[in-house]
Amino acid sequence: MARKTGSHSEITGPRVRAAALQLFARHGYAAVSMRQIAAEVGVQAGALYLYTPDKQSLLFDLMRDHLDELLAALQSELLPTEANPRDRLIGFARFHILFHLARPEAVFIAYMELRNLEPNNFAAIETMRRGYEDVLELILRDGVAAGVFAVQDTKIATLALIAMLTGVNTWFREGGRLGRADVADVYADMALRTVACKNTAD
Amino acid sequence: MARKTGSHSEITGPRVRAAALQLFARHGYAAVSMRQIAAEVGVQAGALYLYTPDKQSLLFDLMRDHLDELLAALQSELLPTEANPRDRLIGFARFHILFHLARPEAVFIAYMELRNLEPNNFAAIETMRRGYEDVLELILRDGVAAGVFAVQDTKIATLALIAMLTGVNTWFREGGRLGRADVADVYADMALRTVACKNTAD
DNA sequence: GTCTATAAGTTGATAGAC
DNA sequence: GTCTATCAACTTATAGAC
Repeated sequence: MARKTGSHSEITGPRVRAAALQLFARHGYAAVSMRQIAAEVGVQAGALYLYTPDKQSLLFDLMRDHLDELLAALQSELLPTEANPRDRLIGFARFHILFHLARPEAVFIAYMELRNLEPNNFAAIETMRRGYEDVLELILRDGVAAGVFAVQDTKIATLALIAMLTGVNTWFREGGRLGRADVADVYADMALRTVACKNTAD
Repeated sequence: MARKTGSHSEITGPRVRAAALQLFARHGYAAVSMRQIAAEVGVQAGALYLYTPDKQSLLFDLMRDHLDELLAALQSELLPTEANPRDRLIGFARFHILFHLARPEAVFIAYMELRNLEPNNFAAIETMRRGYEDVLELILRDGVAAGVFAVQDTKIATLALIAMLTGVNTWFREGGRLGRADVADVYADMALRTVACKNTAD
């Protein structure tokens, strides 16, 4: 309560990013102007440049923060590599669904706006994304080695599973027939079927 | 050979659409200007309006033509409903992969630019997309009824399979380890596993 | 910390010459 | 059928007042 001036530096910064997140997700990076973001925040366009050096950095920071959170959350919730591959895959699938359903705007942007990143920023984001994929691929490799998964190509299966799981965000809406946990279970089951040996007990 | 003037109405129209397809796919609808399209075609910006009433129609026509082709090709290549659901699903998956790999730009646009369609245009495209999904869902329903598929929710499984299959376009590049037909087979196998009963013979 | 004013350039679309 | 010229509105980003 020390300050009573018109300054709001600690609050306006996050609001700028929140407004950009919403607007980029809804209309696309290229279609959103800095003036629209400013209007959403309730300031004039020029004031935005106190919080971001430019529009590109706003996009990059949203993507990088999203992937930072994704990788950190994955590390904290993943089963240890000693666990059996089926349980690790089920855990990964549930985690992926619940994490992605919780932040649809950031997921949408991280997907759709890759082509609007400058080359250096694109490379940084791709490296992080690749790290996420590698975690799933290791689960599949371990499962194949243990004889519980039957996969022709672990790289393709990794990308196929991630595409399948991420697809949930295109249709899920709160208040539907199934809750988030139900949907996570349905997808985890499908993911397991996609790669598991048919003669493995359920 | 009747005309030797500078007019090229029969050739310029298709070239405008081809240029828009390439540029929209690469940079996004909102990020591409009519002047860029004109430059790609080799005419001035004003000349484009002989071939499209506006930029929005250019986008909508690309999407509608793509989905028209998709639905027509599906009808002509699909197995009859009398065939067994496993073969029908394998056929659908192979068709989807090969059709989508053959026209990555149109697929990308039909996906990523939905939010840039005006409401009426969006509704028209969604209806067509829904028609495509319904074909797959019928296969799954028939398979469940016949006892060869085990699916908790045919609508979710339909969307999950389509997301998985379409994901091939994010990574496939010509000249890699596997050819298109190989990739189609790998995905068809994964699609079948995703929904097939475990106790069904291979 | 935010505003107003402004720079310098781009946008979609149209009118009229050729 | 295509061009040039043009319009009004918009863009990102900055400078300087308060």
